[in-house]
Amino acid sequence: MNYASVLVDVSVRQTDRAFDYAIPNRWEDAVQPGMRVIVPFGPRKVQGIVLAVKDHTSVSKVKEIGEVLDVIPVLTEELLLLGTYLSEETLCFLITAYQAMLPTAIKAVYKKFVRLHSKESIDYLPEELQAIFTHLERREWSELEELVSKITTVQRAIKEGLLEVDYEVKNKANKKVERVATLLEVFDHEANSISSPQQRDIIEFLRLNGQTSIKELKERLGITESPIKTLQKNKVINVHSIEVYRDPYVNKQINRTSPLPLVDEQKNAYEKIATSISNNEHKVHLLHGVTGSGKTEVYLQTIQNVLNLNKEAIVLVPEIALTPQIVERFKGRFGNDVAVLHSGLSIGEKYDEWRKIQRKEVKVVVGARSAIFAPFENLGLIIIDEEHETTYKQDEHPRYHARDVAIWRGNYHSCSVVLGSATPTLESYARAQKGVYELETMEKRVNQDALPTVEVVDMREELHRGNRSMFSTALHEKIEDRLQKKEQIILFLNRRGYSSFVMCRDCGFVIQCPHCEVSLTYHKNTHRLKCHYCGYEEHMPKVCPSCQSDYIRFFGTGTQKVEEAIYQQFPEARVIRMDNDTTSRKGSHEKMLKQFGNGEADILLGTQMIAKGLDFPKVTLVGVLAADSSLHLPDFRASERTFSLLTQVSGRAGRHDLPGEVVVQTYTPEHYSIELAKDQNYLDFYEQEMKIRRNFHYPPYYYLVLISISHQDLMKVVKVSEQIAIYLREHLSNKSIILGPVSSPIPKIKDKFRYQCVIKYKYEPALHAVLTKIQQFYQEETDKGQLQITIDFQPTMFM
DNA sequence: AGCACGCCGACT
DNA sequence: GTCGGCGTGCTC
Repeated sequence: MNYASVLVDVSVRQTDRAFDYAIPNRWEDAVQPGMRVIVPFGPRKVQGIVLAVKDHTSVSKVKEIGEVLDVIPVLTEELLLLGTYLSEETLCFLITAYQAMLPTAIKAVYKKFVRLHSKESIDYLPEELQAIFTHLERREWSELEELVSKITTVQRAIKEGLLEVDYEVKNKANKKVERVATLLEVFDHEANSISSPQQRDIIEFLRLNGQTSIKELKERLGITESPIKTLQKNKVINVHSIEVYRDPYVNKQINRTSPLPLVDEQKNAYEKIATSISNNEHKVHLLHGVTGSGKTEVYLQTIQNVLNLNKEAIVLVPEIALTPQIVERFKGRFGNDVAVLHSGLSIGEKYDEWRKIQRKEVKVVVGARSAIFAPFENLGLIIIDEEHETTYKQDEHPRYHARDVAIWRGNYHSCSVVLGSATPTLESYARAQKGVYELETMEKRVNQDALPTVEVVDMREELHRGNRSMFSTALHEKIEDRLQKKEQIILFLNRRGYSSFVMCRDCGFVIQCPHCEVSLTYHKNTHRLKCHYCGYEEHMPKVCPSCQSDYIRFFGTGTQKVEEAIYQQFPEARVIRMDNDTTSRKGSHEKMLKQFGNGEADILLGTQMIAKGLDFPKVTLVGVLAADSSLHLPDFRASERTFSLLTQVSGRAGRHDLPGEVVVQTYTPEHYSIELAKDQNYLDFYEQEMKIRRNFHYPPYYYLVLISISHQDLMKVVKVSEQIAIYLREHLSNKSIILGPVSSPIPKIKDKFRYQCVIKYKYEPALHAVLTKIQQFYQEETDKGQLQITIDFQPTMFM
């Protein structure tokens, strides 16, 4: 095995294939598929992944591998295979698929350096460069670009051989190391022969506690590094570096829990899954359980079952639901067998959690979408909680859905996949009804709690009665009641499409982003207008830019505005507001929830992020301020989202001994997704929505592909979009439906016009080939960066 | 993606 | 005659 096929870390079509390299003798047996290597690639060095090793090559001029970065492959055989599946299914480059599986920490960072060829060459350099290279013989390229008036002088010096270029490939983050001291055995009993009291303390401490970090020694004994150095010099102790994990949960006391008794429905579901597990079957179980039906306990016991068989489990939880509460439930049951992966961790912390998985030090992973790639090799179970959540679909390349990956891996390992939700996607429920998935239903709440009563308030009537505030009379009264009883309240504002835009009351002019054609959002604290798509900002104008009227005001409701209204109408209430503004700092999310849980506030006000997984015993009232704000999005899933959101939010109330109440404010109370969410009537909603989906040829009756085309020139976009639509109509079967081209719901982002085509199909074997053709046809133009064509299979967003 | 090579117009 | 602009094509 003298050669390796290497996939280089350059994500463009032309390098989307393996390149052969010779393996130097010293690494002949060390290089294995799935390892990272550094290879010379053209004039530079790049990171690559070994796809295969072989004893021959058809390439005549092979170069040698420069460096082997791993001892254990970072990608298992399974993940290497999964990558090819992903790249074929989502039409992405193979390297992009692999990158999605690896922690950011081991992503390569490239640096280019210029250094003096030899000491003498400095005399021949132009004066400007002499000054630069006198003090430092090696400079980073980017640094030089700023120091030098013209970069060509550097390039010339390189050509003349006075300067040389070299490249560095590094990781984004490294293993964290710590220096530790150990007592050398010979001196274990000779402590008395040492006169220095500090040194004797150190020896005594090490004898009692064994290997200790230098940092801890200094803290505990109140000493400096000097006596440690002396002991080291005298060969009494040994100091060396060991790898340590950055453990974000290290200082947290988590109490261990034991399995809770299961009620009938839970037991039923548990046993059905257990049967699949003991039979080593690859089955997909759809666990349809109302909020509060105890799905998590079923997960926990099922995982225990899998651990008893010495296998591993992956649990996916949506990012916003990955709260400390949830993490603690898993850590409480499985202790140090759990690794947690979510976006709140630093790059280094994520890497450490990932290493625990790779080194088989944990058996359970709880994490967001990308945790589906956890490098377990003996998988026994994959759970996807809140299966309906759209965050499981990645909205950049590779555009995969974690559910599809889960099913692929489940099939590979011949293990079960559990999809859990109170409001499953229609796709999943339809599959369960067809018998493709196994359906387990849990209709009752665990502790026999009734579902909260839901009152739907018609805001149009409120307006007719002269109530112009954002709280209906009913909600206002109930808030006062809870405040008085010292019970807690959650107010939920579905913010998207409901942000505060600025409009002129005289002429109706709405201020929009000059680059994106969306309304700008007013931010009160900075008194500025901001675009939520590209970040463009401007000052709030004093007069209308269109008619110069000074009756220009902001409209709509943001959480800030609601907060103010609360302070006005309920001055005594203590409010915690959670939205992107207040939770952007690391750990603040957690802190706020903790405060609320401790009863330090009466009202928790927030956006989507408070809808999930939270469980506060003292919350007895949940208010949904504008239920229909998500109903009018240009998206065929708007009803499903609204139903699901309302159901989730309602589930937050009265999960314990106090009865819960929900008030839903809406301008369209007659809409079926609001009416049916009131009774948490999923089945009727499913039937009703399925009819619509069938009539309009939407999923689950049809599959979808969204093709988005964007370019700065409107004419170009229109022309390309039309060409694509024509090509599709010519080359796909006439049973498929091609929509468009039409302008996207957001017609312009960052000065680029956006058009889209949608393909609806049931069976289209040539689809991937046809789409690849389209990609290749426009490749030249897309490579140059002006034209952009993205292809999204089973899209979740139509923006 | 980077980088070299190469072919044209604009200057010393 | 050379410098430097960018289009073209390759990287084991």
